[in-house]
Amino acid sequence: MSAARPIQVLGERLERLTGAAAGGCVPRYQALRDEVRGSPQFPLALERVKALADENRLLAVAMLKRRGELCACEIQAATRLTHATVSHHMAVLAAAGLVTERRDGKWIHYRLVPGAEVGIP
Amino acid sequence: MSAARPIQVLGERLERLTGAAAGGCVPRYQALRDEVRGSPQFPLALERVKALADENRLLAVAMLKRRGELCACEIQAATRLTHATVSHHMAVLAAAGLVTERRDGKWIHYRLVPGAEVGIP
DNA sequence: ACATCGTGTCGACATAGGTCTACATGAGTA
DNA sequence: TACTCATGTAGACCTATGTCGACACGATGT
Repeated sequence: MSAARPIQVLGERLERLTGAAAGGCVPRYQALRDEVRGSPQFPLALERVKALADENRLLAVAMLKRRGELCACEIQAATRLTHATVSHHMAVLAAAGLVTERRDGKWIHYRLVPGAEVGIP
Repeated sequence: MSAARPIQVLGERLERLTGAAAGGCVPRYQALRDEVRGSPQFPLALERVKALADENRLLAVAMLKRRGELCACEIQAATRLTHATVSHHMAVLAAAGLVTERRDGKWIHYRLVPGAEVGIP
């Protein structure tokens, strides 16, 4: 949840603070930052942990890890949320590549993407 | 970030909705929920992913994974945040058991906890 | 002793996002 | 067709939290 970040004000402050004029560490660590953030895994990993960083979503994937497959109404029964909220949560998990949907008549069954179990309690 | 959840209203609605009177799935999936949430790993995993679910914190641990050890001012230079915000972020990571602190004179060096690299880009 | 530097803490603010209600949609059924 | 059920969508509300400025404190240096 990165809020307003007035970078323009911080530039010269950081240069003075960390001594860019004295051969400082600002360009060095900006390069390290760009190396990390420029890697293709970074935004994917960030979206993954953001998707998991909610109690009910982590609960859903943990239940999927145990049961293999659950429909939306079953997840709703377990989480005690409204169907609107469950639908929102599962869309977040699907967008992060953590779960897949399978339509079966009126029901939509969710399943953990293979390999997504790592770090799931 | 679980906001207000009026469980009291949801009880009878869910019973009607999922058919607890018809032998329904509510008690079944409440038991599954309690099995998951009752496990000691669940709150730990939740705190871990919550701690990682911020762009700047994930950036910090990803840099620690590459460099092994960084002081607070280096993380500040890389993230371009104020020292107050960096201090807050590192406290969150330390509370989640992801990093350790080591004081060296004026500097505080942070290091990834062994085994915490999994899932870090 | 005094100044400086790195860091932690506190209080305030703004925003992201979790949640709800209300309505819409699509699939099965009579 | 009409009705029911499971799910998606839109909009609004409220809380959690990321962020900053200001201040405090310990360590180092002059």
